[in-house]
Amino acid sequence: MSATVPLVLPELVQPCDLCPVRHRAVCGALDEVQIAQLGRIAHRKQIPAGRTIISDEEPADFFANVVSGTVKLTKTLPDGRQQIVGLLFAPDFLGRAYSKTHPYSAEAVSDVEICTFPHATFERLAGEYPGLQQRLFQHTLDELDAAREWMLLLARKTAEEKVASFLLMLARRSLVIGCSHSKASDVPSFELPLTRADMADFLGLTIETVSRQITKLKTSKAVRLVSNRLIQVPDIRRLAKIAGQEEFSL
Amino acid sequence: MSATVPLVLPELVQPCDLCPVRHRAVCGALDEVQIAQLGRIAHRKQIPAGRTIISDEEPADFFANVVSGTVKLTKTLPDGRQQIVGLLFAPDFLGRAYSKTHPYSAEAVSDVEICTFPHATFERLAGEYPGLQQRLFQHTLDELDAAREWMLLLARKTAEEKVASFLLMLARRSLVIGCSHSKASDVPSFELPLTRADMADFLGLTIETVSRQITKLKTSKAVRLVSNRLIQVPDIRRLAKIAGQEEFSL
DNA sequence: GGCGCGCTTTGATGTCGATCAAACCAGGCG
DNA sequence: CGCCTGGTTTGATCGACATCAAAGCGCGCC
Repeated sequence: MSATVPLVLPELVQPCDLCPVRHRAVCGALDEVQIAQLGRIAHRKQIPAGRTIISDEEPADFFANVVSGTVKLTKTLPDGRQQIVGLLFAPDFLGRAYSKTHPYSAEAVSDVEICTFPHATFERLAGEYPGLQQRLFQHTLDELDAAREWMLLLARKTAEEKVASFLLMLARRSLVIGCSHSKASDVPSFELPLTRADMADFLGLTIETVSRQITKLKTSKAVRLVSNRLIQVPDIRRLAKIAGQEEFSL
Repeated sequence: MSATVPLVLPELVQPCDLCPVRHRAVCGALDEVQIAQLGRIAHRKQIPAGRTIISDEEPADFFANVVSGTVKLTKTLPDGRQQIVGLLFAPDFLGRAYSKTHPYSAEAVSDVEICTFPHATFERLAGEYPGLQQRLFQHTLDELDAAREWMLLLARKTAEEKVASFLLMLARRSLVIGCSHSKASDVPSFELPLTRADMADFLGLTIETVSRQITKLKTSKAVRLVSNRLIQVPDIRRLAKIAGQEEFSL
């Protein structure tokens, strides 16, 4: 990794120009001068899998962009029942504007790299550059749409439809961002970012049910399992149908 | 009502000064000059109960504030299974910024009064007055928090906890906004804004289960039913406990 | 008043997914 | 190599909620 870095002092390394999410993250709203300002207060961090990044109802003094890896947002009932209420991939934004406390906790699902900024400085920048705030706003609107889509899934879909919907979501993602499989003839395939336990937490099911539904999809040839974690989707339309959405687009 | 209105032409009646949600709605971010500008393009509408205000995946050319009544946001699967993904009361905001299409449909649950603005003009104003955009942003963040709270409910709570959570939400609302019952000694009471069918759609249950759980709460004295629609909550802490949230605050 | 319609309640039965339990499998390590 | 551990699969049973069915209730309207 560090082989690409020229001869500079280590602390000054990784200017935003080299950032893999420079233009896709909220930073995309900033020009060269502004990004330099932000870069001065930004701080890259490596988070090992399983580590809690922001804890429930506890003040978090920073915002962050996800640079690589997967983060889960979870809510937990007092008696321990848990639900994943959001998944963050690069270049998603992590943090809650206009509130010191976070209403849910964020945990690294895989090894994760994030780019953090102090809360106050970032909000000042957002105040000065409306484009930045607008970008954040749009990201929040997307999260809201996703959350409501998931409400429909959690409340009304069968276990099979839930699992199929989740795999479909990942297959779509891999088509949009995955360069390696973008050829039309290619079978979209992807790595599962979650364990069965996390999938269950996301879909409102148990581990056992998730496992059973995956084998069911496998035996019905709707998906192929190269390995436990590597999935191929030979016919994405069929998967979409099983997931409960008649029409398939992108 | 119209007795309070001075002698002016009917079309010019109801300037924002007289608006019951003038300061609580997103308009609260605007000063006298700005609100006058907005008032010139605003248009009050009466919507009868049951009418669809904005339809799924169909372009909506306006935003609106809910002035009175209740609006439900619903998502529907191709085969007709339905889920309410949000409830709007006065002074909530209706509409999707930065997108011509609405990802869900909005329907009047009761007779509703809304104050509409053309899409384009409102967005221009939001661009000029960052305060307005920020207010919208905060409203969206609140909706996101509510949606995620509801994801936890839909996925992990029992039928009894779901119904109790819904009644608790309304009881809280009545304490915060309801002037008539704000005395500490008073028993919080409120009118159910939804039919059993809508409650079922909101909680991810069936009508029958909602009904059964309400009678269960009634016989266990957690709530009292003055009528089918009028609810009293003698012990809000107990209701909170049944709803699955150990600690009760507010 | 009495009829009809929409909403709600109550009852009987069925089923999907949870729960309990145990075997399986892959990879890391002594 | 064999053991151990964490994740996964598979099987048997159970229970909460859905489904199907019918009765009850309130209210407007003739």
